[in-house]
Amino acid sequence: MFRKVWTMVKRVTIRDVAREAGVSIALVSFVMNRDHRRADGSVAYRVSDETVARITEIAERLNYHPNSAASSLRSGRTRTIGVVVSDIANRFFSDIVRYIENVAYSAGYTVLCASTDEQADKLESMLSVLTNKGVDGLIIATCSGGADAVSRVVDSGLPVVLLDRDIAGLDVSRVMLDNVRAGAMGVGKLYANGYRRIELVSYDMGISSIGEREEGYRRAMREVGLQRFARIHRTTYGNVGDSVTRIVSDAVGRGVEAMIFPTNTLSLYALQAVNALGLKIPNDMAMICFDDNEVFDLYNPTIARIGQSVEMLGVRSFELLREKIECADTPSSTYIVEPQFIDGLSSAPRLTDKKHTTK
Amino acid sequence: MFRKVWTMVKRVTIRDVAREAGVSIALVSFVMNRDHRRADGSVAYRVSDETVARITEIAERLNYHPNSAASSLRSGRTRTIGVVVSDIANRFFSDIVRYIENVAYSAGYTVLCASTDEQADKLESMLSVLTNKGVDGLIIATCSGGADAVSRVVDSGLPVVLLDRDIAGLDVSRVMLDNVRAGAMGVGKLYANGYRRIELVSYDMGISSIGEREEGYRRAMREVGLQRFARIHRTTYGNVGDSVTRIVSDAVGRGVEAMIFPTNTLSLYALQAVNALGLKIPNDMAMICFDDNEVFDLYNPTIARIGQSVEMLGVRSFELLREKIECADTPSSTYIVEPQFIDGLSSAPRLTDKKHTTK
DNA sequence: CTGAAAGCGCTTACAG
DNA sequence: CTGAAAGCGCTTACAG
Repeated sequence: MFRKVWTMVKRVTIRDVAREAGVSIALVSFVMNRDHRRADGSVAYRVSDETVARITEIAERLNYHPNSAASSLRSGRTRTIGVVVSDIANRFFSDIVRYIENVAYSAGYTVLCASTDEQADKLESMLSVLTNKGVDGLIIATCSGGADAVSRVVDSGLPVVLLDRDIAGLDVSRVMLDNVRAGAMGVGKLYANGYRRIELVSYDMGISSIGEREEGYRRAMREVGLQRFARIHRTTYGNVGDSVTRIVSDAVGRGVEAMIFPTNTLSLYALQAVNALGLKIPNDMAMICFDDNEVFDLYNPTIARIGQSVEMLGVRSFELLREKIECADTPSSTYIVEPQFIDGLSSAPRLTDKKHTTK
Repeated sequence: MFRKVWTMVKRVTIRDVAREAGVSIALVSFVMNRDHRRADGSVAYRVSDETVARITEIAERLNYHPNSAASSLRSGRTRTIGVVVSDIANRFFSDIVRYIENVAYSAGYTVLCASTDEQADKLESMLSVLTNKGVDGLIIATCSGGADAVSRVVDSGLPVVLLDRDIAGLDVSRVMLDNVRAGAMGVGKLYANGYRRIELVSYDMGISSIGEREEGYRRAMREVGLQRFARIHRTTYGNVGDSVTRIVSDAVGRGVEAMIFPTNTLSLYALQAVNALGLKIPNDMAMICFDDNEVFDLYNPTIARIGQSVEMLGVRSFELLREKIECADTPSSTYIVEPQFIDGLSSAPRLTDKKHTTK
C-alpha cells in the first residue's frame, strides 16, 4: 500500500537536477539556497550567473522541489515557527496570527498554530509537540502557570518571543501593550467626561497583562483622587458570563457610574449583561471596553474602547523572532505597543444636574 | 556561530537510548512508534512489556525526543496537515480551524495554517509551500479560480478534503453545508412571517457555496410563487462596504420588505449599512444573516440567521482527511452539514394592515 | 569556481 | 522476539 503512494508521489531529487545539468548535487543545493544565504548575509554568492540560470531552469522544468525533511535533518533548521496563543478562535489572537502568517510566509517561514485554552498543561504539551517538530522559534502568549514550561524552552536555547503576556526574568524578546497606560487611559477618559465612581471587571487569572491593566486602573484612580471608589471585580476564566451579569447588576444598584472591561472577552460578556439587564448606556452606566470587535461600532450606542494594533503585535513579534533565529547573537529586545482610545457613545459626557467635586 | 547553537540544543538521539538500554536502535524505534502503529492497525505489537517499560523509562530519563525531520525523511510522512482558508481572521474560519486543531493535536497531528485572501495566486503559492513542506494532507477552502491549483495537488496523490466550497469532478472527500437548503431556508422563514418582496445580496465570486445559496433562494422564491420579486445583488469581494449600503438603501426605497445576506462578512456589512441608513429592523426591512457572530445576539433587534455547525465542519474534515492519510484505499466521501435557523427579531412577523396575497 | 564524501537521525525490510 | 545494515535527500566543511 505504501509502495503505491511512493511511486505516485515519487519526487524529483536534487540528484536528478544535478545529472540533467551535468553538475554536482552540491552546486545545485548551493544555487537553490542562494536566496536564504543572501538574507542571512552568511555566505558569499559564488556561482556564475549562467550556471544559476541553467540550474534553476532545469529545476523548474523537472518540477524539482527540495525535500524539506532532508534539508531540516541536515541543517537543523526547519523554516517553521510555532505560534502558541490561548485560543485562535479568539478574535484578538486570530487577528494577530493572521499578520504573523503574512510576514512569515513572505519571509519563507511557515506557521504552526496551537491553542492552550489558558491551561498550563495544554501549553506544556503544545510546547513539547512544537519543539519536537523542530520549529526554529516560538511566539508565545503564555497562560497562568505557564512560566516553568516556557522557561524550560527558553533554557534549551530555542528563540522565543513573548507576546501580549510577560514572564519576568527571561532573556527573550517581547511584544506587548503598554498595559499600565491602557488601564489608566480608561480611567482618564471616563474621568474627563464626568464619571467618578468607576470600577473595573477583571479576571482572577495570573497573567501579566491583566495585572498591569489593574495596576494602571488603580494608579489612575489614585492620581485623580478617586481611590475611595476604586474597586476591582475578578471573574474566573471559562465561567465569566453569569458572574459579569451579577457584578454589573450589583454595581449599577450601588450607584457605580462607569465600568471598564479590560479584555475583549470580558467586553463581550459585558454587552451581554447590559442587554440582559436592560441598561441604558451610558446613562445607567458608562462603559469602556478593550481590543477590537465589529460589535463595538454596530452596537447602539457605539462602544468606546481601548485598542491595540494587532498588526504591530503580529508583525513585530515575527520580526523579533526572525532576528533571533537568523542571528544567534541578537540581543533580546522589547517592543511596546501604545494603546489607542477609540471613542464611542458608551463613555459620552455624563448627563447630570448635580456637580461632582474632584475630591 | 552554528556550532554554538548545535552544542546548546544537542539532542539525545535514538542511539543514546539504545546504548543505555543495551538494545538496538531498531527496537527503540519500534517501541517509540508503537502507538501510531496500533492506530494504523498495520503492524502487530511484538515487544515484551518489560522491554517497552525499560526503554520508555530510559527515553524519558534521558529526555529523548525523536527528531521528526529524520523520521519524515525516512518514512515519507510528517504527521502535519495543512489547512488553507480564505482568511484565518474571518470568524467562520478561525472557529473551524480551532476545531481542526483540537482533533488534529489529539490524533498526533500538527496544523499548518495558510490564508489566501480569496486570491487564486496566493492559493497556488500556499499549496506549493505546504506540499513542499511535505504535509500528509490538506484541508482546503478553495477560492474563485483555484480549481486548477487544487486539481494539480489532488492529481499528485496527496489526500485532500474540500471544505465549505466545492470543486466539481475531483475525487476527494468533502465537508460542506447544504447550501441550497440554507438559501431556501431564508426565504421560507421570511415568507412564513409575511414577507414577500425578499431580495438577496451576494458576491460576484465564483465559489460553489455562494452559487448554491443563490440557487436555493431562487428555487424557494419560485416555489412560493414569488419569482417576480426574486432579485440577486452581487457585490465584489474586498469592496463590499459601500456597495452593500447602496444596495440596501436602494432596495428599501423600492419597497423591498426583506433581505438575505448569505455570508458572515456580508452580514456584518449589512448591519453597518442598516446603522448608516438609520433603518428600523424589521419594520423598514427584515433581514436574515448567515453564520455566527456574537453581534447577532447583542444587536438590537437580535438578528435571525442561518448557522452551520463549525464544530462539525472542523471535526469531520479532519476525520475524513485522516482516513485518507492513514489508509490509502479509503474511498472519498462527502459530509453534508445541515443549516440551522437561529431565530431573531430581525425577521419577526411582519406588521402590516394590508393583507398580502400569496400569488 | 566546483566536486567528492561524510553524515544528519531515523525507519524498514530482511535475516536470524 | 531482536539486530545489522541500507538508505531517505539533503547540506556542509573540505579539498582542489
